[in-house]
Amino acid sequence: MQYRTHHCNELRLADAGKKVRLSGWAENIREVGGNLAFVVLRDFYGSTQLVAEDEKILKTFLDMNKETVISVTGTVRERSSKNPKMDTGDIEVVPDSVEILGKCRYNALPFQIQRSREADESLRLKYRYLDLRNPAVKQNIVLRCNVVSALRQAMNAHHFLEITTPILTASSPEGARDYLVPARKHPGMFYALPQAPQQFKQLLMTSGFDRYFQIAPCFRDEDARGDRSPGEFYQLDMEMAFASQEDVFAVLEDVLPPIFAEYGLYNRASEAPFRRIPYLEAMETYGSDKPDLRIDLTAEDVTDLLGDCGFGPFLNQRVKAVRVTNFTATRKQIDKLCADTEVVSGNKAYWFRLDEQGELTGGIAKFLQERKERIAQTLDLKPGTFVALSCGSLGAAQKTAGVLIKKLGELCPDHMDREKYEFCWIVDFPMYEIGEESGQLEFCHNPFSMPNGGLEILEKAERGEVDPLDITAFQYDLVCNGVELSSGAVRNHDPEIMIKAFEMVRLGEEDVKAKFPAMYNAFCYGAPPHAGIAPGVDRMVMLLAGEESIREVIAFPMNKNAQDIMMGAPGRVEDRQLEELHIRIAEDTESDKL
RNA sequence: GGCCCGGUAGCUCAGUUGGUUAGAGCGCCAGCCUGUCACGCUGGAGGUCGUGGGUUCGAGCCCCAUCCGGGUCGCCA
Repeated sequence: MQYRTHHCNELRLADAGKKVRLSGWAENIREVGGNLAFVVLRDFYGSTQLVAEDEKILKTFLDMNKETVISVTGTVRERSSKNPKMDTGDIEVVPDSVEILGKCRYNALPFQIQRSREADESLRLKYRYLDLRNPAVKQNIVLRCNVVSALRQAMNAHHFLEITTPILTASSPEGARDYLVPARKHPGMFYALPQAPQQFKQLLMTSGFDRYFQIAPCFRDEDARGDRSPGEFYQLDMEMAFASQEDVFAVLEDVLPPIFAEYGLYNRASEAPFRRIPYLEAMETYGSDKPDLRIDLTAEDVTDLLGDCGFGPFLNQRVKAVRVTNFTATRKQIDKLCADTEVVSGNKAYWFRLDEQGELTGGIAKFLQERKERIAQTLDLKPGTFVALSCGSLGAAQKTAGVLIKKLGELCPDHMDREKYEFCWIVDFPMYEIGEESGQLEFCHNPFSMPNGGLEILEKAERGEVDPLDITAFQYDLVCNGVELSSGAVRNHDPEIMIKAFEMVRLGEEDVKAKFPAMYNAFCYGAPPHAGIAPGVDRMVMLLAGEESIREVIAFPMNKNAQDIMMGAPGRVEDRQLEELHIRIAEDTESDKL
């Protein structure tokens, strides 16, 4: 049997008179009196109106609940009152038979399908299969498919091979918390789900593959955020042999902008080359290592100008200022700006402004009157300019200024050209830092990035000719509209340099071997220089869809606590399963109380 | 783990200084309605105000504890 001759977004005026069969969900049932009722039939593609005039058909329609799946055969007819809002609004189908294919047994749904986005998120996730019936929700998943498909095509066009890597692999001591999987055949031992295919892709380079990519699932047992799903996420993982930082940049600068412009909310995207901003400059100028370059505001250091002005919090602190010309926000909005900034950054924000009469007013203005001329001149203040201020240690003052810039961008349309995708590369990350807890030199980020200067710079640092804190790595982030899309690096493929890099942080060859045996051994057999990156697929789709929450672009997301309420994961398992895995649950385990 | 916000009808929310019987919109049910399309009109059902304790003559509202959800910091090489 054929369930349908057309889908629900197919019939047009030209089809009038045709005998058709349609199948779908009864989205709405409207009885308008007499022997007349309308049903909106919805499927994946759209919706079509059915009209019941016949008493038997009418009764079938009125007896069924909304969201029941039906199939109708009938005749296409031009509507006497057309609906320009519907693609199929010129026609309707007059059924001569109705078959119920999947009854909806409940007359009251947990939420109304068309308005599911307004419902509480836990409820939406519990009934995600209903939530996804909402075209507005489904649309993001379709977008995701299109974007992934476009990424694949572009990568293939650049001669990258898609190679899948293991999901059950070895635990990695570095980085995030691992998800562990007990090994039945090896009591007491565990697999780990990969945090990223990092080592495998580097091994592929060592194997002689030239260009690799993969839409790779990654697993990290870390807490969620609005833009970070708990547990699992996908990356466009890629790696290139005989490649420099610029080679990697060139690929993504070619691949991403057309896809962003085509599938995004906005049709403008940065052209190659993207701006490159050294990490330290980004922190100093934008107060962030993921600046939103759509905002034309920057932070400047005003410690010399304001540090000793008599305002208590500034004393002996770094002070940063963000100037906003043509500022028109209300006092209430300013208070909210400062309050929001404090919530996000953990530090207070201050302000003053030069009003239209040329007076310093508001906020901390009374501490500044004595040096008014100097301030106005140094900051080149014009009437109507607002100055937001942050203070604290260098890092705190920068970070708070960064939050102010982003909030001020949202507040002042004059200073933010919102409708475009503005990419930049953050480059020259420090290789080492002084650890907050240890007080000693530690890797800042990825221990496998190539230091800028190679073996030579490390040896100089060893001899005390260079401050290790001044060594940068060939490590880079891709940032778009204030969202960190990706980290990547030129890898350290030389065992000698690798050992030297580890020795800087009081580790040695044995530690490298112990932690990353396969990669270290492989590199000892001749490895090509290689570099790569891995943009987050979920985050890209989120940007393209204009969504604030990453859960809106994932078909079946978990909640903030890494639970799938719909499936009941994580859940208990049978004792027999635990026995097979040689696992015993400690008696005082919290979940035992449930 | 810290901090912030929230939890009131199936859903989204309002609920004033602590004061009579806790409201609205949507949804649901019944009746009416011959061109609706977020159909309309009339009526109705529906509540452990997250949970436990306390203050009070009296608690949705105040206090303490606790659970749950979201955001954020930590964390995420």
